[in-house]
Amino acid sequence: MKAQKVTLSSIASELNVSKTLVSLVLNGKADALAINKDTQRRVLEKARALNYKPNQVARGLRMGQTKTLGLLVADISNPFYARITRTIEHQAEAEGYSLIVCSSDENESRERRLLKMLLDRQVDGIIMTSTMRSTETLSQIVPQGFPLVLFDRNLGNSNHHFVGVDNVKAVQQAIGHLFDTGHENIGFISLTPDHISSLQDRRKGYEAAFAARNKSLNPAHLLQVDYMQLKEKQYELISRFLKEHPEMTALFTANNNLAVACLKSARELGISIPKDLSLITFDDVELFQYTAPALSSIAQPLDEIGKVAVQLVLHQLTETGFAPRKEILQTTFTIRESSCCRE
Amino acid sequence: MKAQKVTLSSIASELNVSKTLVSLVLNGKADALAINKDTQRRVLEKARALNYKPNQVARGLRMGQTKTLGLLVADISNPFYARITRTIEHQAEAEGYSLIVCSSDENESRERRLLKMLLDRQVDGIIMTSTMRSTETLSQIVPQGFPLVLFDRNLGNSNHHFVGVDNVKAVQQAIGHLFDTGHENIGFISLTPDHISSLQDRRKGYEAAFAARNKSLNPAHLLQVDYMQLKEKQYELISRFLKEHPEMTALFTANNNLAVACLKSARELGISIPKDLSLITFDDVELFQYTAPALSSIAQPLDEIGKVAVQLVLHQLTETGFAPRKEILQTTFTIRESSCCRE
DNA sequence: CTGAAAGCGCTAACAA
DNA sequence: TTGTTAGCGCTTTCAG
Repeated sequence: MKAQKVTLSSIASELNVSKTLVSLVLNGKADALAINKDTQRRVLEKARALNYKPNQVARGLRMGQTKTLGLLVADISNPFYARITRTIEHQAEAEGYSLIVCSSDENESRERRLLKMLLDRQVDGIIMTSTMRSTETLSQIVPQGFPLVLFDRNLGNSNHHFVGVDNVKAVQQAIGHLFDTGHENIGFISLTPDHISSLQDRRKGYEAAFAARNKSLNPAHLLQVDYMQLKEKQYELISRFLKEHPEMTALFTANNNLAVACLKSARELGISIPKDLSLITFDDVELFQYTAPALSSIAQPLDEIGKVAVQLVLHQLTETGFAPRKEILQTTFTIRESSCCRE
Repeated sequence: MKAQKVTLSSIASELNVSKTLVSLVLNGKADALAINKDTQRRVLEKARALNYKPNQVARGLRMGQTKTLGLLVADISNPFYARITRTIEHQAEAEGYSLIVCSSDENESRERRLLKMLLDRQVDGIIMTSTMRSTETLSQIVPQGFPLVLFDRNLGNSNHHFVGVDNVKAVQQAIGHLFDTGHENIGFISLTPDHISSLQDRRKGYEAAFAARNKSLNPAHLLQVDYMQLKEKQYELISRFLKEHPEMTALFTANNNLAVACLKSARELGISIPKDLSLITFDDVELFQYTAPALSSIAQPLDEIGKVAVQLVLHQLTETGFAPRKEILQTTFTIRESSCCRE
């Protein structure tokens, strides 16, 4: 089946030298040890001739590091995560690391299982968006001191490294903009599980915007749909919400998927955006520039998040006991066609 | 740093039994060997008490299989691949496999490097979209008989397993539709590298549609932009193309990114779609339903492609010398607002 | 300058 | 019913 395995020993025996020597040469430690140039050449040549490929599993076992990182996101098919994954993958690859990617589906028990799997596979570090309630649950699974970086959402009083954005501020600004343009009845659609910090913070931003203007918020204008519900069901809930609240003149959605669902609902209900309803969403997706109407949105710095995340894990690999850092990056608020002044 | 390692030996020595015994019990082979129920319980309890986690790297080395698959795509951030990745990941996970994901960026030397990396890491199988010219190049890297599945695009007279769609037929049908609705000057935008089979086939479909109606095709209506060019550059080329060919009344784009670029160009040039120009694209993306205008498109069965791909690799793992299979799945052509009758 | 030997953590013959 | 032993392929002291 697989071609003859060529190992260090094959090379060594063909050359009548020891595995040690071969290993040393192949790992570039030969010069430091002043090994015969000629011997070196012979080893190198033979290795090439036999098309030797070091077995990274064996190496990983021996060295206690696999040069692999785990990336655990809510859903790899969500453009937000897909885009970040790309950056992370490239950064990691540049540093000699591979990525094992998995999606939790916002399901805590699935997340637990995947996390354990990553650990069992001896990944050197993990970058993740956790759907857990508390840092304790996480700590039960991930050993103290294990290189870990959370992104997008943090855990309550977490002592882990984190990279994300200031959700409260970003949303508050956007809602503020809606107030400034004459809106009062501003709705908010978010997702459950609702203990997810980024989602909570977005809601807080919504509330804060009301508080800042001494406006009182109508709880009926707040809708939460479940992440795991079927798209149709989500869409149905949103449609009902829109139908039942014609007094809303503006709406904020907490992520890209919800914005798409709203677009769909509004279209089918004959609600015109932004004429009848202004819409602003968290997350930007390239196509939001081209939807009808183009969507006003809050964009996160995806590349930067990815880069910082990798940087933070790798840093932990070398520097031990490096104090947990929280990197809060800037969002960009872009006004497009979907939001405008109340007439 | 990391908590005390607990290994098979730790358990064995604490219990004064052998590693073998522990291994057997923990792997559920105890009953088959009629091992004392009580001993089993003791082992299981101790393992749980010490929070034992089998080291999958060691296991992988010993067993000669890592329970890991490699997934190599052109660009994980492209919704087409992101969506398929999700399915593949879920299928793989259900079968006990993890996924190492990487993007080739349509760069052959990068692809080679990543492929070697995957092999060095001893993945049990690989699912990939290859950007290579020939099956020979691939065979130089991937050992004969190694479990491999190509998807999306095939290689010339490849003897590998493959899953994809009938690109020629799908495009021919779409272009045929344009003819049927009165269009004659139909443009086609594709990407380089142009040896990629799916892209070639899409072009063939375009040509075949002309041939089928005895129409002659204007070579000036064919544009290729380079995959690796910056988005701005691509966009600039497309804009020039649109400007220079006002006689075109319809356009077909070979993938989702190109469609978005066209949308942008047309918008900025004041070309109205579909009034001035009908647009149909290969690949469907959820948001294409909501763009202005909603895009007519050819959708591939993403879930099915992913499922079949996993099935085909795993099959090779068990069944040896299982004849290369080509699975050709059905596309779905959806007419939306972006294409209509020539006035 | 080079080699022998140990061992990473696990599984699987083969013994007992 | 359980233990001994060998070894997956590699790196790394420690000797020579």
